[in-house]
Amino acid sequence: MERQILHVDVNNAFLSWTAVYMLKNGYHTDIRKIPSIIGGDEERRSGIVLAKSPIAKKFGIVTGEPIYFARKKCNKLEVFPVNFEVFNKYSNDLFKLLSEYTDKIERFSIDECFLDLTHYLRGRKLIDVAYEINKRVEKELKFTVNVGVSSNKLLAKMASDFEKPNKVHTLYEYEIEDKMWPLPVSELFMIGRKTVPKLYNLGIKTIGDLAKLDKDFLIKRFGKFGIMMWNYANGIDDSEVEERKEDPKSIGNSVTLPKDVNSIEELEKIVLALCEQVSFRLRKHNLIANTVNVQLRTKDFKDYSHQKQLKFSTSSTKEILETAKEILKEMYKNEPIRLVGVRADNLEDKNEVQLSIFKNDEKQDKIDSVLDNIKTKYGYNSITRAGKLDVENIVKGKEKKNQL
DNA sequence: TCTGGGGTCCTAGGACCC
DNA sequence: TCTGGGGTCCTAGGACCC
Repeated sequence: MERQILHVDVNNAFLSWTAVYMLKNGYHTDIRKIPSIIGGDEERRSGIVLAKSPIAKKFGIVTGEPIYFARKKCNKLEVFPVNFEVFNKYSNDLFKLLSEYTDKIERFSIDECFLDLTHYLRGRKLIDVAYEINKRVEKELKFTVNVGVSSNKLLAKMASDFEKPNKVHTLYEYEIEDKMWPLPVSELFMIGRKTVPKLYNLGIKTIGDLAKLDKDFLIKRFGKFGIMMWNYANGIDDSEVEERKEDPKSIGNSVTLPKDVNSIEELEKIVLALCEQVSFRLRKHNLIANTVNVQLRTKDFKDYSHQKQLKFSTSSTKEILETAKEILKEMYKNEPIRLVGVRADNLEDKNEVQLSIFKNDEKQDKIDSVLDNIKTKYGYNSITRAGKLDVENIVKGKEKKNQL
C-alpha cells in the first residue's frame, strides 16, 4: 500500500519568525520585505548568516557565510540577532497545528516536520490536506511553509524544496524523471560540498546522471554511502516517520571564544562551564554517559578531538569534568585555541541501568540534584561554581540556543 | 572585522583475543 | 625458517544535516 507522506518546511524560518515577532511587538517594517538577515554575534566571532530574506538572497548572500562578506554584497543590509526562545515558540505552534492531522508526525528539526497520513486521511485526498495546511499556517500563524507531497520521506522533502515560498509541490514516483532528475546533483539530500566534486569528476552533474549509474560501481567507490546516494537519486526511501525521536545519542556543548586562548588554566575554566552544561542536560534527560569527548579548534581552523571511556557511566558534573580535564591535558599542544567543546557519548537511560554500589555516589548525586532544581527554577545562570564566574560571559545564554 | 552550534552516522586503523 | 585470520572494541577524523 502506498504511503501518504507530507514534508512541511518553514520558509526562511529564523527570519520569518523574527519578522512575525517584531510586527506583533509594534515594529512597523516587515523584515521579510527588505534586504535583511539573521546573524550571529560578530564581536564574539560567531558572525555568520543563519537566515536571509529573499531580497538579501538576490544580492548573492548565502546562509553560512560571514556577515562581513554579506555586508560587502549589500550595504543596506539589516542584521538581526537570533532569539531561540521565540523560535522554539513558533516551532511549537506549528507542531501543534500539524498534530491535528495525524499522530504519526516527526519533528525533523526546529523548522521541519514529516507527517504520515496513510491511516489518517478519512477519505480526503493528500493534496487537499497539503493545501489546507499551507493556507492555515499562513492565516493562523502569520508565517509561510512549503509542503512536499509524496509516498516517502525523501521524495516529500525534495518536493518541499522546489519553488519557494508558500507553495505546495508533489513529487510522486512517476514525476521523478521530469521533476528531480534534471536538478544538479548537489540538490540531492545528503550530497554535500565534499561529494559534489567527486561526482563531478566522474561526469555526474545531475541527479539523473547519478540515478542511471551502475549501483555496483557506486558501492565499490563509496561503500554504504554509494548505496544511499543511488537509492535517493532513484527516489527510494523506506524509512518510517518516527512519531517520537528516541533519546539523544550524544549531548554536547561547544563555544567559539571571543579571542584565541593559549593557556591551559583558561581552557580548563571553559571546560568547566561546558561540563556543567552537558551534565545538567544529561540529568534533565535522565541519561548517563559512558564516554567523554573534548574537541579543540585551532586558530587556523584545524579540528581535533580526543575521547575517553569512563569506568562507570555517569551524569555527575564532577566526574565528567575530571575526565574532560584529563583529556584536555593530554591533547593540548600549547597553541592558540579558537573553539572548545565537550561532548557526552554512549548514553544510557539511568533507570534502565542497574547501578552498582560503587559507582552510585549518592552524595554527589544529591549536590547535583539540588543545583539542578535551582537552575530549573531560576534560570541556568542563577548558580555557578566558583571557577566558572569569569567565563560566564563566554557561555552566557548558550543554554537557550539548544534546538529542541 | 572571516568562517556557529546542535547533532548523526560511517570508516580506517590499532589493540587485543582466540 | 617467516610470521594466520576472524572478530570485537576503541579511537580519531570526517562526511552530512538544519
